[in-house]
Amino acid sequence: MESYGIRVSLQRLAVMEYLIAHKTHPSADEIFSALYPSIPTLSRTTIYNTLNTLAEQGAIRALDIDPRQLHYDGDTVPHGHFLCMSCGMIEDIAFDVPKFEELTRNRAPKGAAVRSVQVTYKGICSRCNIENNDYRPYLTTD
Amino acid sequence: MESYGIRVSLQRLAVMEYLIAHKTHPSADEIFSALYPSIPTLSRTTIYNTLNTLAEQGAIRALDIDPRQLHYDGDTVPHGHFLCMSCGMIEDIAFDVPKFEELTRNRAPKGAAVRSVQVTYKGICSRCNIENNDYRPYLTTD
DNA sequence: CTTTGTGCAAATTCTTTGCACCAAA
DNA sequence: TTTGGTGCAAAGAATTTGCACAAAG
Repeated sequence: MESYGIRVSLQRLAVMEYLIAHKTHPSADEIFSALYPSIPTLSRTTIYNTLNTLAEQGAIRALDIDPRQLHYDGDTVPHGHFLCMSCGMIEDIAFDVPKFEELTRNRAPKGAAVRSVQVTYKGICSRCNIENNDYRPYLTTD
Repeated sequence: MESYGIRVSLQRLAVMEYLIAHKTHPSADEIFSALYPSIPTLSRTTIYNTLNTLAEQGAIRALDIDPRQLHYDGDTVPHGHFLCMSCGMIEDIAFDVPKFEELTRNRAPKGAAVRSVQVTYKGICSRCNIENNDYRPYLTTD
């Protein structure tokens, strides 16, 4: 983590490790709730600080996929995401990276410096499709 | 608008027309501020209600591109968006739709019903790149 | 008259800020 | 001994909810 020019701390390590170990694209609050039992002095502010710092340094990615809250991804290799509008689950989508680069290259406005590209699918996952004929949706809008 | 199974009202028409006339991908508040002078009884609640209703019916698109607030797009033809992290401007990105469809087809998790795909670029637009060597960023995280 | 839309006020929720205290370099 | 991290309490901002009234079918 020093390689990103920021100090290592117990809290930052825990957040980073959590994101690497859990491929669930958690929100700040989910990370807080998961870590709090083992770090009882932990505060939500530190989780927000840490996630912002790590994302600014490019160590993790912040996902704008859910209008309710940000989700975070410890995997910085380019890939897309699927959000289930019924249960809120987020799943990775693998891309053919060269094809994707070809599609996206030179697409940004002239002269713009692109820092990131996100590809987001929304819909109903197979589990919700089958089980939940009458669900209260996590999101009503796509 | 009746074709979407919802009633037409002065307020809904005004929102719909505003989104068709302005390709700036405004937020709820920007729409409210723009319409309020000509509809002095207008409330923000109605703007939110209307945007949610129109988006649920598929008449407009809600864009998850900005973690600070939702933006709305009256253009429902598939295309991507670029957000400038310095000034917050959102611009359309045209795609080669067949290529895009080929890239995205069958990419969602097995059995999932996809309702929408969003492609989002973030970076610094040409204007900010030149003018603002020392800006206070609209977003710090991509 | 029954269903649906509007708009006020209040509530909710996610996230940031100000600040004091601590810890590492 | 200065720079940077943590965490509490409070603030801020976007959006939703409860409810009463109005309007359309």
